[in-house]
Amino acid sequence: MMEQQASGPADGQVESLHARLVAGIRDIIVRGELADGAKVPETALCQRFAVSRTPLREALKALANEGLVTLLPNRGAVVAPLEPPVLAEVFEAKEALERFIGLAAAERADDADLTALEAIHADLCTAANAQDTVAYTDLNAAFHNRIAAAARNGQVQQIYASLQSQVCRARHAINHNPERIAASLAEHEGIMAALRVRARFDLADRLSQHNAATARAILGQFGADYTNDIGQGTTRLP
Amino acid sequence: MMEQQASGPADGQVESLHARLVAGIRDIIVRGELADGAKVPETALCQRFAVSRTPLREALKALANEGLVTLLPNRGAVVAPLEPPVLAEVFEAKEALERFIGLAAAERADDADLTALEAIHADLCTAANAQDTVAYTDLNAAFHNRIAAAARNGQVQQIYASLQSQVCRARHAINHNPERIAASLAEHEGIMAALRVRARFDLADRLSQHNAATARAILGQFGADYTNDIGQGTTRLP
DNA sequence: ATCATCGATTTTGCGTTCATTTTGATTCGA
DNA sequence: TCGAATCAAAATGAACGCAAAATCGATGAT
Repeated sequence: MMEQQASGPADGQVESLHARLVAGIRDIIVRGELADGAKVPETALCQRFAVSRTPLREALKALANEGLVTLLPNRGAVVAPLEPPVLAEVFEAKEALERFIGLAAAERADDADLTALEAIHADLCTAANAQDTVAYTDLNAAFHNRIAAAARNGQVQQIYASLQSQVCRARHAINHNPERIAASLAEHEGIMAALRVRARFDLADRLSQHNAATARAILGQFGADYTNDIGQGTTRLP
Repeated sequence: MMEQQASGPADGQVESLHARLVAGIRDIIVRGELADGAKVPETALCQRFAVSRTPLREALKALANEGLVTLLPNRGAVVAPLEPPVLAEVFEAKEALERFIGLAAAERADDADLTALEAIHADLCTAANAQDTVAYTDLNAAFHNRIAAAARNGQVQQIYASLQSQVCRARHAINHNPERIAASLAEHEGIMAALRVRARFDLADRLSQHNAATARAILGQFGADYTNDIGQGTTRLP
């Protein structure tokens, strides 16, 4: 299992019950164990995590703020339905950030980032060859979250991870197209190449286009399409 | 008092206690009633809102996820310290979104958006002339949040509002420079002009530059500076 | 046969209580 | 006098319990 969000307490102290619950429930939802739109079963989760309803409900409020669950007054919490229009919004928002992340990461990434990314990228290829779609999805998220971390902006990193978890959720719910996976890996190669030589505009463009391609592939599986009429095109200094 | 965040339940139903608490406490923090870094007094807030600790604590967890408060294990919640480095990150993140918002709002804004914005802009000028800095700050947030809403992307709108509330918090804590206010109003004029004729690239650039200018002004008050070395420059289609 | 109505059961929201930890004052020793 | 140790008081985190609301099933009417 992997750390979906890198927003835990900075120090490596024992994570609080609250943090454990938030991470645990998030994982359940992102992995698709709780169906889209399903009611979140408080009692069952209480037993599963061996806690009372109070901390569990507190965790649900936090996840609601994160967009993973929706609170219905007097009707509890449901797994936020991930409808194509919303997913399209997620991709649009992510695209706006990808551009910044590319520009910033190219400038700010250090050797540790590069090394970690090379490792994740290698694992990603392995998972793709093994057709391990679950590992592929998680590693893919880790890859992009690591690039986001390299942009050295905690706000962006947190927002990006939150959006990424929605994409992750969609990925876990669809059938993966081998051709798209191959193309995606190729795009990752290009991203790594741009990052290695710190070509910031190139990296920004590649991340942005990769996001758009991913959006088209995933939304296509949902029978929708991603026509980003906002297309920011390429970015250059004047 | 104004609606800081437009994330409430879509229907105009009676807002739940939870929503009321989240909005109320957010307001208290944004307005600076609770000092930066101060411990959040649970008992006092319980009396103030006439609720028990359970729903209040749930609200605090949600606000923690929003970045307004920090949860210290076994030590309760404190108002998240708004240090210049973090504020700089907020402005950077906001700049990434401003660009998208400008491109999208120019395409998607409808007459209602335009009308509302003209009204807010007029009120803003009035507040500026009256040197009512509190109204000015709130109206300024409303102005930018409305533009964000015109981008027709709920995800972006919510994220933007969250970042904006941090800026709002900083604004309430500083002395306003009359010259900067005048310059800011002039920039707003330019933004409105670009929006009226739906000049998307122009609008994106103006919003981005306005954000940077605001960042410099506010961070300057904190004795820091905003050197956005990531500068995205102007954006054009290839 | 379908739909509305009523009542039992479940679920939700929130107040209350309890154990644990932290905080602050006080005492004791160097 | 200063600092460490000690203990009372407060606050935090989590469990529990209760009232209100919603859900589900059965019954009856059309």
